[in-house]
Amino acid sequence: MPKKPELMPGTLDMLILKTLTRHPQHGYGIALAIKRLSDDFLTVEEGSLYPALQRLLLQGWVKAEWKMTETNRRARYYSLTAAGRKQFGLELSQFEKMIAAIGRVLEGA
Amino acid sequence: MPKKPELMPGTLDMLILKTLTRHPQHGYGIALAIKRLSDDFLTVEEGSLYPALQRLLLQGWVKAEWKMTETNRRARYYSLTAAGRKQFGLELSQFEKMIAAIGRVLEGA
DNA sequence: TTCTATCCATAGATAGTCTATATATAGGGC
DNA sequence: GCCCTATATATAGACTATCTATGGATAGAA
Repeated sequence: MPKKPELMPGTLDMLILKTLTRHPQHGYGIALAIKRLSDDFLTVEEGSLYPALQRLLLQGWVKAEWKMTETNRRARYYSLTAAGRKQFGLELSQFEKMIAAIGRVLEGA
Repeated sequence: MPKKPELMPGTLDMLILKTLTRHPQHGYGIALAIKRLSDDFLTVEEGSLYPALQRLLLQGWVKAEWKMTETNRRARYYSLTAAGRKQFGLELSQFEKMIAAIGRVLEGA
C-alpha cells in the first residue's frame, strides 16, 4: 500500500447518510462535515463524493433540490428519504458487526 | 448494495498478517482461522485469499515454503518476515485510527 | 482583476474483492 | 473399486468503489 487511503472503502455511503440524518446538506458541505468531524482524518474527494451521491439518488435513499446557500451560491441540497433513514440503520448495524468480527480476529483466541 | 460483502475491503492483508503472527500457516488454514475466530462472520474466498498472499509475498512481508500437513497433504506454508511483522503493526495502527475517525463521524458532534 | 474558496460533475485509472473455473488428492462410506 | 466430501492451490474475468485529473462556474476579498 503505497499511500494511505483517505477513506475505508465501503463506508462512504454510510458516512454521507449519517451526515444527512442531522439536516439536509449540499455535497460540498457533506465533505466538509465528514472532514471536520473526523478531525481531518477522513477526506472525501470530489471524485468519490459525487458518484456516491448519484448512487444514493438512484437507490432512492436521498433526494436532491437546487437551492441558494446562505452565502448566495447555487447548490444542490440532499436530504434523507424514509428508505434512506432505514438504509442508514442497516449499514450502521452491518458496519458494527463487521468491526466486531475483525476485532475478534485481531484479539486472537 | 445487493449483497453483504464477506470482508471489509482493505482489511484482508492485515487479517492474514495477524493470523501469521501466531505461527506459520498454509492458505487454507489461514482462511479457516479467520472464519473461526470471527464466529463465521468473515469468509475469505479463494479468489481473494491467493491474490492477497501473492501481494504479501511480492512485498516481502511473508515467505512461503512447501511442506506436508499433519494429514499428509502438500501445502504451502506462509510465515511472517521481520518486515511483515512491522507492516502488521503499521496496518493495525492505521486501521484503529480509521475506525476511531469513522466513530467520531458516526457519533456526530 | 486576480486569486481563493465554494460548488458541481464526469472520465479514466487503479485496486481489491468476488465468481467461476481448473487441478489434485486423502480418506470415508458404499 | 468408486463416489463424495473436505482439503489444498491457483488464475481469469467481472464487478465495485475509490482516487486522479480535469472541466466548468461564481462570490467575495485583496
